[in-house]
Amino acid sequence: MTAPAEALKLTKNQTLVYRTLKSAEEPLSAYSILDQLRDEGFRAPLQVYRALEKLIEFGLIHRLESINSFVACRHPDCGTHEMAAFAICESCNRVIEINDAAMAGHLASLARNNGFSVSHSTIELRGLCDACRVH
Amino acid sequence: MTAPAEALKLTKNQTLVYRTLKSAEEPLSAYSILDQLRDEGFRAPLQVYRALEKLIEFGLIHRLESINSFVACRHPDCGTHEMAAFAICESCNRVIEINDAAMAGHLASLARNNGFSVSHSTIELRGLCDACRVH
DNA sequence: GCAACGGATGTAATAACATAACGTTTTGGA
DNA sequence: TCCAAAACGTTATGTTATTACATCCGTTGC
Repeated sequence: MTAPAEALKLTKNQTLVYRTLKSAEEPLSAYSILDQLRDEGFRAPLQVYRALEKLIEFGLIHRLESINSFVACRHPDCGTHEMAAFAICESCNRVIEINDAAMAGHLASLARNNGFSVSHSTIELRGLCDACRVH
Repeated sequence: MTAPAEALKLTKNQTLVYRTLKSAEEPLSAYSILDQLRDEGFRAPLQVYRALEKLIEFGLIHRLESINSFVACRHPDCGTHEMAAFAICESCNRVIEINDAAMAGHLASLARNNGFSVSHSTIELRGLCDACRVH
């Protein structure tokens, strides 16, 4: 499921969507990806959503639930995507991806203590990055 | 902003929406709240969304971003809503609200170390509660 | 080669979630 | 009482996501 991007054979649509996300400065919504890919022949949301679904499955991108958008993973081959945290700057919209094993462990055991077994986590922080806080 | 429910004077619409959420077993979407309140005179989504917005502001309810739904807060007067975590059972849809200061601190300092100042966090775990895992 | 199958695709329609814009009513001080 | 702020009602619209159905295309087994 998780693998280096080069090792996977992506389809045409998957490649186009992935490339779009990788070259973006900020997270993109499905519809803004669609708009960017009109010239490549995309006509319908489903073309985007289907590609997004696969890319998430491959561990190449993440969905940011709190802003209904998607970003390329910064460490697509690191394997530990299940508890990644994302800091989303409300000023510049850029995202910092944080992978911290200690936090993941803490959160997982917290869940366990509450009688819960986690299969997937959403950790998203909203606020300001340093660059934007200064200005 | 955060206060015991009784200390706040909620408007009619806010009261109706809050009561609906408090008596629900699981998180509700805005539109399902709307449906439940048709008999009370609700006609439009905005009536619900406006009430929800205020109730969140008052710290009486939480929004669950990963499922576009809302739940009544289990500890409305505890004050520390900014870093609550939610475990959402994918089988029974029930939610466990977890308020853990250590985790909040850990996550906040993690963000700080990454040059980020957090104003609001979304922490949502998907998986199975004990009751559902057994069956 | 070619039938059969599964995965990927194309397209249209629609469902689900959320807000803009406008005017009116209510409420709570000065 | 008067004013301003907040809440409300209504319509329309914007945004995000999925259902349903037909087609295409590469792989596998014969």
